Amino acid sequence: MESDEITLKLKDVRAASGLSLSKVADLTGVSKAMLGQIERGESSPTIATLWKIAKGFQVPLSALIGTDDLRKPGVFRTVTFPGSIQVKIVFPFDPAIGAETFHVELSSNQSHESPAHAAGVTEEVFVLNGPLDVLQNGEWVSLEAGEGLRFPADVPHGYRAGAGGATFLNMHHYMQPTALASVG
Amino acid sequence: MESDEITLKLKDVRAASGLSLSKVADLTGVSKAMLGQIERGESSPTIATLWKIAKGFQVPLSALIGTDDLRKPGVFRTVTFPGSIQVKIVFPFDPAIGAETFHVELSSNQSHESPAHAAGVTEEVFVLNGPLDVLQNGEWVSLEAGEGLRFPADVPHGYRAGAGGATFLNMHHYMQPTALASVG
DNA sequence: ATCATATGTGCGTTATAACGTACAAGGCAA
DNA sequence: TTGCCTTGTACGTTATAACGCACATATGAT
Repeated sequence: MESDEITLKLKDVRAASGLSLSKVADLTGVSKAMLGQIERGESSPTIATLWKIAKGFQVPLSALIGTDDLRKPGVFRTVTFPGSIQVKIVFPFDPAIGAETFHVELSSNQSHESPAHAAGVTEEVFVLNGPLDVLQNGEWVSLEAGEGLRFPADVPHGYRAGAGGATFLNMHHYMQPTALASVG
Repeated sequence: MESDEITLKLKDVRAASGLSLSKVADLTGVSKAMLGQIERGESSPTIATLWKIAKGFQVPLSALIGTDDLRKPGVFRTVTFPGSIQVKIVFPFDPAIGAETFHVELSSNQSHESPAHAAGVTEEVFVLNGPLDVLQNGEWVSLEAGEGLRFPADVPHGYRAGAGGATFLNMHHYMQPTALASVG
């Protein structure tokens, strides 16, 4: 059976927590025997059990599951764009994961408007130095440093810095047009 | 036990694909009886079974699991392992773009090792406060604040902070949900 | 040293996930 | 209508997930 291509990260998570099997058993309601078997791959838990564990640890379920089967190289580059605003490429576009990340710096009171991108593009903004105002759907949202915002980018949007300027990361996620359109 | 607030989205995914239970059974290697039971909540599948289904559909495993507590834009949810690393969710996993972002904080000289995730996950690290050492394939790479590293996460890797601690963003990219259209 | 507590693993039983087959309902063709 | 194929569900059996308990080692205290 190739079902062993799943790697559950329970062992890692528990190691990070420093808790014993008994503690985790008490915390999650899953017997420590089962927890041990899961950790050493002798048992494939049901999602109900996994869910109990995730709830006990208060981690998202995805934190326990090692997923998927695609592999990618990837080297970090930095390129500086000349222009009105300063944009650096942090992570170049990779078609396999459909994502790219920019590092954007706005000087004092500078703003930058973007027309709507193609449908299926999701943008994420993580503010490094704020505050930063983000225009989304005709509405300005103010973000402090350390805050993030995710929004569909197929509507006009823009960014505006305060008096102290602003720096933020800007991730673009390109969705495959075929997939899962009707889900959610 | 109401610990089952999990909603499996298999029904939605299959509806989106337009495939019958028999076709899916043939495609995934899971009996259509079981698939039916899973869809109407009469059975809690093991992750091995869920994995077969995910592979058959070629969607990330998380696309089949509705955890509901996701999707809050711009919200930080803090997950702290006692005495260990501090992890905040910046952008929760979104099946449509197959990505999630964490905010990780390491205290002074603290390190965190991760065994290999399953293949298919690409990790990106963007250092907010450095320096940060990243272990990738037995090799420590030192990153300063503002630097980034992208690497496949299916090899053992880890993070190590210096004396001043470290803070970084950690993005996980899962494979694109490509293939629903091509199964038909 | 001995006792005590806590670690993780092995064993036997029960609950249930997963299977294959059989079945009833809904098209579609001739 | 009568086949014939497809849909999804119900039944009976097997495989195994999950349980509680007991065991062997380990760490700590007296």
